[in-house]
Amino acid sequence: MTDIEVVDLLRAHGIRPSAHRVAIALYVLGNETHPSAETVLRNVRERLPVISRATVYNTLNLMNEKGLLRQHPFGPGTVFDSNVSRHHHFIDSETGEMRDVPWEKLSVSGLDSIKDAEITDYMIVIRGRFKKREA
Amino acid sequence: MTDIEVVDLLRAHGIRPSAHRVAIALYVLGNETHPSAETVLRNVRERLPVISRATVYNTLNLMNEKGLLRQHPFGPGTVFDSNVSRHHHFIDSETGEMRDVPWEKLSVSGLDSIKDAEITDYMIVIRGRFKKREA
DNA sequence: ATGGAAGATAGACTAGTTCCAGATCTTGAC
DNA sequence: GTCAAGATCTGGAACTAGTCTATCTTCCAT
Repeated sequence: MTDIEVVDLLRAHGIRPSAHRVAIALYVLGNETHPSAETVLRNVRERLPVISRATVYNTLNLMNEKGLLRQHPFGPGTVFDSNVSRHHHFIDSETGEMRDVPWEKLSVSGLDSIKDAEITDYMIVIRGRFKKREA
Repeated sequence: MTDIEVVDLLRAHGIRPSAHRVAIALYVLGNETHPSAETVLRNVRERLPVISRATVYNTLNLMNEKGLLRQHPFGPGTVFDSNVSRHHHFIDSETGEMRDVPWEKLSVSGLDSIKDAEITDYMIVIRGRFKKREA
């Protein structure tokens, strides 16, 4: 993802694209992993040494509000997910590593039997071990 | 649940049943809610005024390790669940309140399509609002 | 250029959790 | 019962995640 694309994306979501915000968005959106705020801070600082923790939190929360990313309270601490379309999650129980599972791959039945609550969203959280692929 | 039952349960899970541990287990296991460590501490202190935060954390972690309860990193902070049988979760998005959803009520299909990982456990996490019941 | 709004900053602050070193309690062998 | 060894508990320090605040800067319309 280029700087220009990120700037447009931020604007399209009503976020003024300051240099800091662009740097943060570049890192988070161009990233398939599920970084924590701390990880974002560390990585953004490599490009932009002067940026405070508060700015990172502010920006991530803002992007979350505006629908540019999702926040998940898995593992210890919150983690951010640049994939805002619906999907499920697989969490490696040893390493804590998270991977997305495509929405279509799994399906849930019985949700209509829940009568005493209004459902706005749901996801399947799977725990287990990734099979090693490295030779 | 009686003291005796708790003592036996702890022993059955390889946990030496000290007075403090019994008090904590009595509270957590006889409780359908999903208390935080702080809530546990507060409540146990009513019966056992001298107990340190560290002991509560140690004991809860120990019980978690030994399979007497589960730890969920939902919402802000960790929450403990005395229901160790399989079940799903509904989280009220306003209040953060968590309720268990019986395992049989929902079902997931497609799990066998996951080839690159070994599944040890899974659950459905639903977010939404409880409908008010109070008049 | 000027003034106001939005943005960014550092650092203080809070909450949650773990770590640690010493004090205390249990247990089993005698 | 007594004692040593080991398990447990304690308070507080330390660490981590996240929020808040006061201040300074930038941007933009006028």
